[in-house]
Amino acid sequence: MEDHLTTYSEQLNCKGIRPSYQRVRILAYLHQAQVHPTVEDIFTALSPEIPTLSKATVYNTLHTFVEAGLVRDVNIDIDAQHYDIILEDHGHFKCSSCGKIYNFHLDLDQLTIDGLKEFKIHKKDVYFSGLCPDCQSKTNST
Amino acid sequence: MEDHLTTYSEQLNCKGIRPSYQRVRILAYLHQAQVHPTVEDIFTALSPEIPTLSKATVYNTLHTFVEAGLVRDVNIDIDAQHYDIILEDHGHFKCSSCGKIYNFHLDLDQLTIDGLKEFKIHKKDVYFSGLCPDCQSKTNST
DNA sequence: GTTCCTGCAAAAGCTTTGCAGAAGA
DNA sequence: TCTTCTGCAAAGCTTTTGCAGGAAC
Repeated sequence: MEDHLTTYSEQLNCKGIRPSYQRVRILAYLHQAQVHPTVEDIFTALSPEIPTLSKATVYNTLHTFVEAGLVRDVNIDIDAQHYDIILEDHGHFKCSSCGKIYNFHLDLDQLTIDGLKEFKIHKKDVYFSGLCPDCQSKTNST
Repeated sequence: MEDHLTTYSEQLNCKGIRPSYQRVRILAYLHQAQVHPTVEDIFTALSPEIPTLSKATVYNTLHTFVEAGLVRDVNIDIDAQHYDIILEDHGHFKCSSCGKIYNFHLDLDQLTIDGLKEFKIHKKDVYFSGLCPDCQSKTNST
């Protein structure tokens, strides 16, 4: 565990980000959780172990990470911003029933749009929504 | 003009929505503007002509329209929800410099994802961002 | 006349900001 | 030591909610 934290610390150094305890722990959480946590999720998860942790710090840290390209922001949910540690090309599916966000494989390079030749594209987001398999079976059985 | 309003009124009736003056005017604005207005935009545009208009009514109306399938909500902007009267398949590009939102042609049916066979997909959103041609030339000339 | 809608104000929720104290280099 | 970060509280924004009066049918 401590080894991992050291690795995260180095990862932050490489990006020119001061590896404070809070930042290392937040980065570690993002890697472990492998979900798409919100600021609230991260705060709730780490708060018991880091009692002095402030929500403002979580906001600051995530902004820093996004700017450094360490994480990706996921705007699929209008209620709150989600964050994703997986940087490879993929799309996001949000179940409108349970709210869970799934990844799906998607080659974004295949998404070349003729009408955007004059545009400089920095970010491509593909968001689907509907019902996940779990929620479909729940609905059918009622 | 009055003719158009009558048409919008009928359009609302078809969907089982009571064609109140406010609703008709908001629907008319969405058709005319052909941009991707926010609640604020709509309120600011109509407020001078409808002095008693309330922002809550604009919110209510847009929710009703989205539910009825008359407009599409565009979540590309984290600051505020945008609304789109164009229902045909297309993607959205947001310029991170000027904030303008552009439509681009995109056949969403071509976006079939193997990994989502078990999922029931209701909505597909494709959001790109970067620099629009106008903002690129501004940046280059400096 | 009954139902549904509007408008106002207040409240709720996410996010940002300002500043003093603390931690990192 | 000097810079940068953290934590707290307050403020800012968008959006939602409750309720009385008004419009639509």
